[in-house]
Amino acid sequence: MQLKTTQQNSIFRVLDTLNRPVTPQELLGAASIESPGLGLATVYRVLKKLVEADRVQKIELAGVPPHYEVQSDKHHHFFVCEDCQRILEITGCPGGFKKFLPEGFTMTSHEVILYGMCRDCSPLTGKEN
Amino acid sequence: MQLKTTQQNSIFRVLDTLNRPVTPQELLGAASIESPGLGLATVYRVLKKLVEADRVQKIELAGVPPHYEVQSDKHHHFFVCEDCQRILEITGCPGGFKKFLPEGFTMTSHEVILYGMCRDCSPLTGKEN
DNA sequence: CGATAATTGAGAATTGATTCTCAATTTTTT
DNA sequence: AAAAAATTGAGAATCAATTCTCAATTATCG
Repeated sequence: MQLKTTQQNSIFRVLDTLNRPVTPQELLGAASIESPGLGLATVYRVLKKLVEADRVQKIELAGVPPHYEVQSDKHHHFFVCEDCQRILEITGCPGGFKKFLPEGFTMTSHEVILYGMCRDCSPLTGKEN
Repeated sequence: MQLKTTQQNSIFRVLDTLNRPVTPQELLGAASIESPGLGLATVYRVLKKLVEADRVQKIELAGVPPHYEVQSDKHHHFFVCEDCQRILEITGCPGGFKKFLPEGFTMTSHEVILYGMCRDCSPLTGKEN
């Protein structure tokens, strides 16, 4: 997929700049600065094509609405802040999950999600302290 | 929460007997055998109360609709069959996830989800072979 | 037993995420 | 520049999960 219009470019550029999983609404807000009047439908339209082209990944985790982020080539997992609901990509993985599979099962992939408080929301390290 | 009626008891008993995460629809089907005429609204009503009472856990995993299962006291994770979409509880966990947290972050819990094919759906071990 | 309260089933309504519709605008082609 | 094609924004529509409404049924209490 080639990005042609101003809107399409804004959407991808902002997503790439933010460099973290964001909701379509968040993306609309951020990209609207560059492209005033941008509509949510367009954000969804572009995201859909980017996901189909494997340039963007849709991330669905329990407890938070779907997020989207630019495809990352390295294996990674996620951290979800239970306070601000932000999602952060985590690098590093213990691996060795196959040994937990029952007999006869095959594994094609795995996901690890850490829940807690991010730096900004943690009481002792937050911006307010 | 105390289970009073026939319907409430059927719902909980069936959920307890199945002993795996099931969708409200699946549960309706299974509990309808014991309680003919059972309605989906009742299934949701009872599930909601059971979840509030911590006797049932709502399980939300990417790619599959929400499932419910009787609360298990031991730490566990899940396996999702990409073919039949069934969810299975997995015991065992590598642990040691805190070392992957960025500085200043705190972790309260974690989730591990394995994706693949269950025994029945794996080509070499399935029922059809 | 008769009144009141609780529960139920069916279908309508709601909710949040996403897609569709369509007229207006912009771009591309010629 | 004129015609055809593509894109856009706004709001309606859809979709799946869940909740609500309400009349009917069932249980509880004095």
